Amino acid sequence: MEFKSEFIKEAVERGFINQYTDLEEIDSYLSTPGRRAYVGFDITAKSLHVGHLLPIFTMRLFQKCGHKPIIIVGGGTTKIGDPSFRNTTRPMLSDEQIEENLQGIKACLLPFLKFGNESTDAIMLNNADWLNNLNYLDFLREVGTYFSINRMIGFDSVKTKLQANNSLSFLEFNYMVMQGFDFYILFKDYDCQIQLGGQDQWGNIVCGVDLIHKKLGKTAFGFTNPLLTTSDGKKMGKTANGAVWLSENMLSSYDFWQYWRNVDDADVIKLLYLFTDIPVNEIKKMESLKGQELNEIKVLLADSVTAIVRGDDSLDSIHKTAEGVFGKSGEDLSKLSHLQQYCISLKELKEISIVDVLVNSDLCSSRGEAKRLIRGNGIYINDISIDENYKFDSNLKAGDILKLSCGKKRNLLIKISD
RNA sequence: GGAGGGGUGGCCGAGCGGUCAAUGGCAGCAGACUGUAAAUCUGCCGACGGAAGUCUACGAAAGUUCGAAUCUUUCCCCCUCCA
Repeated sequence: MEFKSEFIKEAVERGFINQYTDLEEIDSYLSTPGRRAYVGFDITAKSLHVGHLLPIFTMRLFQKCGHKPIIIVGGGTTKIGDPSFRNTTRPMLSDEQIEENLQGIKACLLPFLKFGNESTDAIMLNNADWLNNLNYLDFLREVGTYFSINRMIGFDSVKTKLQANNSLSFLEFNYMVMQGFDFYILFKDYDCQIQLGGQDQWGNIVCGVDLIHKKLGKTAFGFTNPLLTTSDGKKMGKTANGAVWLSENMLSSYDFWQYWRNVDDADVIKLLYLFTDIPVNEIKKMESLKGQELNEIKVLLADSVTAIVRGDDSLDSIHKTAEGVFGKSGEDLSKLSHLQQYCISLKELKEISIVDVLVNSDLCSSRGEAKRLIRGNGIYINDISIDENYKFDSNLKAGDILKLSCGKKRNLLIKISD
């Protein structure tokens, strides 16, 4: 299929689009520049994470193609909590927490979108501005009347929850009504005719499209991103240590880079399409790569994504650290600038055991864990596996640096002071 | 409002008076093999302790008992059905 709009053409090629209301109409609508689309983020944390990256990159492309992105932060809807496909109820957040999170999330979006007052500049709106002051009775009469319960309980997002015998509170059940109302406001007051969301948002998006149709007699559009899963079917962006955060305050750039360096072979090409600016035809050429060559491509992926999200200033030093950690031993430890550091005095070091150091530096969460790791040959000092009787070298002096590792990937520099 | 069924470690899920720090699965961690991947195999997987052992933990609290995740009572929460 030939597309008229630059945005839809590239979005389809790169795999940004999953479901849509009517792709041909969206395409022709977007063939005129200056159109608007919105995506909403609930603000349940101080930072967005890798799971949010797909809608963000979609909006980034949208802006590049001459359109105007609108970001809705869910100051209002977060008070309800989206129940879609979830089997646990979201925790309730206080107004203060929501405000704090809101600031963090704004900061996360700055690297991706240009905000401002020009025609294609992104704008950010908070749905609390229109949701907070709703009058219940008026709202029910003006909006509630257009929603059919019969239909709502038929949505997959709701059905899944009901079938799993999880309780769905009336509060949560209203979420899709609120989101539908958002779209209605955006359509009516901001000339925004398109809503984008994750795959799990389809039901909520459709609610808005329906509401606009019923209340205004006009057609709105919606489309979703695919659900981003790793090749083994898990949601992307979760690691043992929690989500992969976009904010540097929550996850260091080195760890962020490592996340991409370590993705599955099977995911590399897909991720290049989604999260880099590398042209489609160049990525196509890489599709046939295998083995070691594909492994090298992960560096390209990690570099590209990190440069966009975190800036490219630190890439050099990240590379040095990574080469130092994963290359041959005997490297200059001072080059490993991205490793976490643990300072300890010479005197103290001689008094305490390696187990204490492991626990005090947070490399291990308990003494038991530290001991088990040592027994299992999982602890190294300067790349040499140690045993239970390990004593720090008595020749150590102030200013020396030791590399302490749990396995190959968790590393720490011990800096010895006077 | 009534009747019934449940709440067990990050998740799922056994156990239904002592042998239970609690079978099993998933997830996780480490080792081997590799390519900082995957798959596979091995070990670990509440805290403290060198160990013996001690403490904390089966929704919450009280109780019965030499002894409770297991029995009793009250409370909280969830689910199903009926009105």
